[in-house]
Amino acid sequence: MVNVQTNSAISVDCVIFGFDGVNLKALLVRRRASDPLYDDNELKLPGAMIRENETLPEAASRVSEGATGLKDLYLKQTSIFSDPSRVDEAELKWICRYHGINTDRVVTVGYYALVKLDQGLLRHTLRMGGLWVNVDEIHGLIMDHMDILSDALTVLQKDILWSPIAFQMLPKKFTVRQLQNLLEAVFGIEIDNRNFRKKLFSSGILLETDEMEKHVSHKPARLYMLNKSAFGKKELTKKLHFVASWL
Amino acid sequence: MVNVQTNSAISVDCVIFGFDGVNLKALLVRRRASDPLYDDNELKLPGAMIRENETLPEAASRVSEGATGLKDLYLKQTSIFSDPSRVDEAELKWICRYHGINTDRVVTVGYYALVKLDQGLLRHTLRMGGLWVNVDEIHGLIMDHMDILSDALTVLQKDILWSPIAFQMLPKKFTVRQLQNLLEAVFGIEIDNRNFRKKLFSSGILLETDEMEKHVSHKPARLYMLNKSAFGKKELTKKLHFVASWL
DNA sequence: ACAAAAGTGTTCCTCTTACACCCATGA
DNA sequence: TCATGGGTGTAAGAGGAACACTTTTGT
Repeated sequence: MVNVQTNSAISVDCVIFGFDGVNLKALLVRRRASDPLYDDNELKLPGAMIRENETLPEAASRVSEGATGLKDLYLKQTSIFSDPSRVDEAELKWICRYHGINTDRVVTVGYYALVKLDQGLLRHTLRMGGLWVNVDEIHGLIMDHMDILSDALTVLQKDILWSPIAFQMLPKKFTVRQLQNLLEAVFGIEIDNRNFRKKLFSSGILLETDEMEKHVSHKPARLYMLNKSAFGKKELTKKLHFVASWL
Repeated sequence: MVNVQTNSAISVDCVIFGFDGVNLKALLVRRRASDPLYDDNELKLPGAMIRENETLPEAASRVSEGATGLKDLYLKQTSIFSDPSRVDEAELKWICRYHGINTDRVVTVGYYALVKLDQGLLRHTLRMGGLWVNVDEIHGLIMDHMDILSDALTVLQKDILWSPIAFQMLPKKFTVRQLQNLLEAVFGIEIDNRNFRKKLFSSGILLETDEMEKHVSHKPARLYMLNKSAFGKKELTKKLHFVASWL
């Protein structure tokens, strides 16, 4: 009988994506040292150990709610990071001491959450010591948190093509340009504004409001809302007929 | 300090997909009872507990190699199944006894593997007591293995659109019809043969061989091979310009 | 000869792409 | 009045969709 690993701790780490109208950002927190060995300035993703009788989605909700103060965030599991050496001995000691636990191994599960980056949220995260950093400017996170982050971005890019989750990062009423900027930021591409509008309006997923932007020093843009009812699977099947982007 | 769960066991379960030229199949194994309480006929996905100092991909390789006798399979992680009640008390006892371990909780990680279903493999899996079952006819697996299976199929459908992994399930030399049947089986759709050929050939991903099918009682089809060099990211970026299928 | 699947072209039409100017507002 | 981003249309071309008959082999 070989040695089966049973004394594992499982954690979740959340990549919380937000959009400020121009850039895609992620929420980072400082490692709370409580330990002279560690630099209080090191940045990490918000995370936690799972508790007894808690599912992973529950743990991820707890973490993202703790970091943002918001309930019912859109949350999606990405990958598991299980390399036995992802946590070195010193880190393991710190984790055990910090959590008051004793374990041989820590496996972590990545999640991403999508939030609307409004003033209230900014204030909350600031109070909590969180930092919203442009995704393409993040570097030097602890352990394998950079891997977890880039994995989350890759998964987000794929997901966003298949469901209207992009709107989770926009205010309830938004301009066409905001949506365009968001997609450009997520994919790192440029989109032709005229063609984008044409496609967008003909798809019927936007509901026009009679409100306009205020206090902008240029022609104010109209605000739109998401038309949730404009989704159907018939279209998906049609799309699938042209099966496979590698063809 | 809350109770942090540390005494977890982590397992992997592999959905091994194969294609027989017509149907998409998955490899199932019988639960090895060694226990009068359990019916030896219950079917499950091949799986195992992770060992000390083993990563999850390593464990998944070990499981899929054990089940198929093949090395270097294409393997992809899908989701984690972490519901504390996914394993009921009786199951937990069985697992502990069967593996000679003691644990409070078993969390499992889903993987899928893609294989070429040839005669050698069929013989091997038959000897091992494995069963290749059409994916749409599978039901009644133990625990949450049905969930793991359908999750794997969903992930496969998305993945297959973004990379040429479909060819992992075809022989080195294959007919156009085989590829078409495979895609039809994976997505559950019908594809127009003439248009499919046009698109396929113009994409340049097939290399023509001078071999033909043998011993078929109709006009023999030409065999083709995959042209690995026909992939580039320039095309992907172009596709992304029409961002989002929900538009 | 017959059954069974392979292989092949054309037309219609939709959707993508590329592109430049006037408009409304705050400063 | 100026700077800034909002908002609009068209033409050319590519690509998708629909569709029926002949060919080759084994039995």
